Formats: sequence, structure tokens, C-alpha cells
Amino acid sequence: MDVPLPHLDRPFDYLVPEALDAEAQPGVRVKVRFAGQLVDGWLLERAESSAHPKLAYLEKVVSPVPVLSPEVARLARAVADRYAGSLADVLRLAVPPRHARAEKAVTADADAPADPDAPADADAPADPDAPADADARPGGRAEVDPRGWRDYPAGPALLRALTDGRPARAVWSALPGEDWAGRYADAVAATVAGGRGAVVVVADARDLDRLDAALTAVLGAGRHVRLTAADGPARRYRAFLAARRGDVAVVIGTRAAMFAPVERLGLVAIWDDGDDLHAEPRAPYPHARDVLLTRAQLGDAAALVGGYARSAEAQLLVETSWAREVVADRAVVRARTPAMAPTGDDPQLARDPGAASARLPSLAWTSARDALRADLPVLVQVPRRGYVPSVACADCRTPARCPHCAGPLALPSAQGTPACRWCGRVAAAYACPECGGRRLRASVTGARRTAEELGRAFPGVPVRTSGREEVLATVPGGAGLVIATPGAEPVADGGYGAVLLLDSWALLTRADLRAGEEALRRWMAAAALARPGTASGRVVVVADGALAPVQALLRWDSAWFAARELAERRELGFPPAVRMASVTGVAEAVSDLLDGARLPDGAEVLGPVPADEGRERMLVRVPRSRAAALAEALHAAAGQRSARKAADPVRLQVDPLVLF
DNA sequence: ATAATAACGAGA
DNA sequence: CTCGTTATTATC
Repeated sequence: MDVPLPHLDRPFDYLVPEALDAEAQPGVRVKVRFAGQLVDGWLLERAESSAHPKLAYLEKVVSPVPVLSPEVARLARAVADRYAGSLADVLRLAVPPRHARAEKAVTADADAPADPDAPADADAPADPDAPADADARPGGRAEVDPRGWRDYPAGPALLRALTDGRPARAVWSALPGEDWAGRYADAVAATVAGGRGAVVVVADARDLDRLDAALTAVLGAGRHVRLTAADGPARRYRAFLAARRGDVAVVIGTRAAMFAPVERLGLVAIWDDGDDLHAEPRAPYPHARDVLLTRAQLGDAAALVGGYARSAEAQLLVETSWAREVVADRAVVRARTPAMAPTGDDPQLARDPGAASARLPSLAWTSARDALRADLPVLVQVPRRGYVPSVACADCRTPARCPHCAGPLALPSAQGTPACRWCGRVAAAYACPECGGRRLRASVTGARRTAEELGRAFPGVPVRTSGREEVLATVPGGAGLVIATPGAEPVADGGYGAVLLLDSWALLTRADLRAGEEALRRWMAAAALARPGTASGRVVVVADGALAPVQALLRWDSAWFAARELAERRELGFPPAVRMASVTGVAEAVSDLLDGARLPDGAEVLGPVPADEGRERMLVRVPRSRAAALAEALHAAAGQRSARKAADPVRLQVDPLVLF
């Protein structure tokens, strides 16, 4: 039943009229009369009998296409249970809205007997060079080139397992400069060679384009579809149908693809699982990593969780032996890692006048200058506005620094006393060293401003920016400056001669449990684009080299950092070491729900903390062993409330991304 | 939303 | 104890 009310989150029985008998197959959309009105629903299964005494008839079969596959139906139920949500909510995410025209096109395509193997995506050009279909069909024996994975001792074995159809589970730490899309294409090809299908999820459109190109290169055109909300309803539905009908065995996409129906699923993969775009913002807020891993577990499929940086969640998979790590030997890591150096934020000390005018630390400035002289591009990563801003003199705009350690000052509130973000000392009687001003204002130098300043510091060098408004996918290999916000760094032809990570404290000091992990993830993503090896690329991070995330970057060892991070979360009792759920709403509603919930033994209730719009938020924490019981209890309590039509809505989130 | 069902209270 | 009215609850 396509109603989100938690107390109606169960199947209902209906009679099937004679006329609909043929079309009424499991997985089709239907309309039924429910409580006097017509509602949408899903036909989950046909049964001979019902315990219910008086049944109504099915009103209508919306479309005879069984869009909900049994595998996805089972997955959706499991995801709803994990996230204390309703099946209907998950199915809304799992099956894209019907697009009648697209459905007609795909169905007609298939009914044309002349060309039954035509790719369903009519926009994909026919490729005469594509490998013969027989090569990669079920039972085919296409050879997969394992050479791309040879830098990782466990890599070739992983590919063999995929081809043999064994449910291998891997947490992969990519080397700097790695062509991750190529490696994912290898893994998909290995799976397809074994006669099974794959689902790959990436965070954004740029990563998707890259993976798309890599897959086309390895598999040929028309062997996979992309499934992403950004492609529009018609294309999305067409891709969905192509997968559902088994026209293609491989689906790639953004998180919209995590539920993609694939026959004989052999591999689920996610790239850069730490990116918060993988978290679905609609109820019940499932995370692509979790959905895919649940899928692997339920369907005996292999799982690949990869990134330059490792998330605490991925570390947990390794430490619980759910997955094996696929990493390069330290010697290989050392050989591939570009030269990295931390530097203090000391523009005043720079002797070069150019560095001072660009407000760059001298090491950053000389690294950029050297790369440009060698006719190589330079990447400058600057945090986006909106992060906890820095503080500058309100009169002359000189950044306010701690008189003791030169760390950045921050204002805890508009009227508060400035304090150092590094050493924590309060700078009560702050006076600007430049002009003596005593008033401070919050500021982060944005990408545009940085671009202007760098352009002046390096006259005659082309400057490009990549950020929110316009994201560049690639830049040419010659001398040039590229200013990018985190996540928008273009790939440079041949790699960058220098990568400068500026204003790093803005990333590190975010009031977020994951600040360190997130900073490392973004730095590694940028550093990975430098020319590999100590001889060519140079990465300069403007941060205290003693900080753990900086150490992890310098050594290219995010596994070490993730283990540390996970140990700390165990100590503090934070996810993923424990299961946490948040209950958000107006105060009475939150306490009403929690009062009615039969929480499992050992559940800890924390809060309340104020949330936006006058609502408040409570957190419930249980050991991971009680996770299922917690979700069930909260869902049941929400059901009681909706059954008695409680007015104020309450939002349930299991493992919410943002905890504070 | 609406129909069934339970609960309740007044009058026989 | 029955009938008529009102609150409650399930909704095939």
C-alpha cells in the first residue's frame, strides 16, 4: 500500500478479478480501494487463500510491467526495517516514478522481433566495435585484464573471485593517481565475464561520467546503463526498465541507482563512500553504502567499497572481518605518493613579494611557482564558504591569529570572545597587529577572491575556477592555475605539478563528528590528482603537521586514521561503533513517541538538543547487537502515534549523518 | 475519509 | 436491560 503511515506498514489481501488475472503478477503497480478511496499499491505476491474474512477486489493494474523485482522487494523490506521506516517510503526511492512514454518505447523495442538484443537506451549510439555479445553473456568466457589491480596484492584474487561468482567483500584503498574508474570497470568486467550483473554507485555526476567512460572502454557501448535522477524522469525510467528487463547486466549511477534491479547480481560497488551525497535525504534516509552491503548480504553478491580515503564505517567492515582490505604494500605507497609537506600559515614571513600579495605561505608559493615554470598545472583547493568561517580584522581584513601559536581565531558566537581553534586559548584583548583594530568579523576567502589574488601573484598564467556554479571535469596539462572547492577538483591531463590545500583549518574545525575524516577525504581526493611519485608532483597542506589527519595525508595512510577514528568512536559511543537513532520534532511529540516506545534493554536516551524551527532532538543509543530491536521499537512507536492520528510529525533517523 | 465497533448513559 | 448516541479504531 503506497501510504507512508507506519501503522499501515504491512501487506493487505485483495481478490483478483478474472479480467485482471493475467496481468496481476507480483511486482506490478496496482490501484485498490482502501478505506473508501483509491490508493496506489504494489502487488507483492499471489496467494490461494486469506485469513481475512471479507476481501475487496483489486481495482486496477496500473501497468503489466512487474517493475518491482522479488530481490528488490526483499531488499526494500530489509532497508525499511533497518531504518525504522515504512516499505512504501523505501519503494518510492527504489522504483522511479512511472513514465508511460518511456515504458511504451522500451516495450515496443523488445517486441520488435528483428533486433531483440538492441540496447534499450536508444540514445546510446550503436557501436560496431563493441565486443561480440557472446563474449560476456552468461556462460561466456571473456578474459579480464588483471594488470590494473596488480599494485594491490589481493587485487587479482578479487577479480578471480568476481569471475568465479564468489561473494568476495573488499575495502579498497586506492593509490594516489589511481584510475579508480578503470579499476571499477575491471571489477565489473570480471563480474560480467562470470555471467553475473553489477551495480555501482558514485557520489556525483562527474564521477559518474568518469565511470561511464571507463566502462564503455572496457565493456563496449550499450552494455550498461546509467541511472541518475539528474538525467530526468524519462531517461531514468528507461534505464530502470532496461535493467529490470535484463537488457543490460550493469547499472551505474548516483544513489538513485542503489536499488537498481539487476538479474543475477554478482557485485555491488561504491566509490568514495565517505561522501555525504551517498546519504539519501528522503525518509527513511538510507545510506547507499548500507543499502548496497545489505544487498550483497541478502543476495550472495560480492561487495567493493573503495576510495582514496577510508571511512570509519569501511574500517568497521575490515575490523569485524566482514570484508577484506585491498591495499598496496607500503613500499608501493611510498613510491607512488607525491612529495607532501605541511606548512604553517605564514604569509607575513614569505620573502617573495608575490607570496605576500597572494597571502600564501612561502612553501606553497614556491611550489606553485616551480610547477608553473615546469609548464605544469597547479591545483589550489579552498574550502567553500559556509564552513565555520575564519575571523579577520573588521578594519583591514587581516586574518586574526592566535598571539600564542598563530592558529586561526574563531568567534563562538556573534558577541563571544575569540578563541584559538588550534590551542584553545582565549584571546580576550585581541588587537590587530597590522592596524591595531579591535573589532573582528567572520570571513572565509572564497574561491573567486583566491583566484584573483593568485592571478595577480602569477601574472600571465591562465586561472580557472571549479566550484558550485561551474564544475570542471578536466583541465589541460600545461601551466595554469586551477582554483577548486573540495569535491570539484578537475582531473589534469598528466597530473598536477603542485597541489595546494589552503585554509585547511576551516575543514578541520567544523563542528562535526566527522570533521577529521572529512578533511582527510577531501585532501586525499585532491592530492590523488598530483603527478604521482616523489619526483614530480608536490602537495602542500597548510596545516599543523602534528595533527592526525595531516599525518595520515603525508603518509597516505587513511587506514591508520580510520582505525584511530573508529577506536575513538568506540570510546565515545558514537556510530558506527554503536547504533544511534535521532527523534526530531516538537518537544511534546518527541517525548510522546519515546514514552510509547518499548526500547531494547541497554538503550540510552540522550538530549534533548534544540533543532531548527523550534523543534528538538533526542538521540537513542544502543549497542550494535540491539540495532534491529531499536529500529523496530521506534517504528512501532511511530505506528501507535500515526494510528491515533497524532498531529505533530516526528522524524526518525537511524545513524543520522549529522549528530550535533 | 468512513464504516465498524466499542463504550456509555438514559429511560423502561 | 435495551436503545440511541458518541468515542474509538481499523481500514483487505
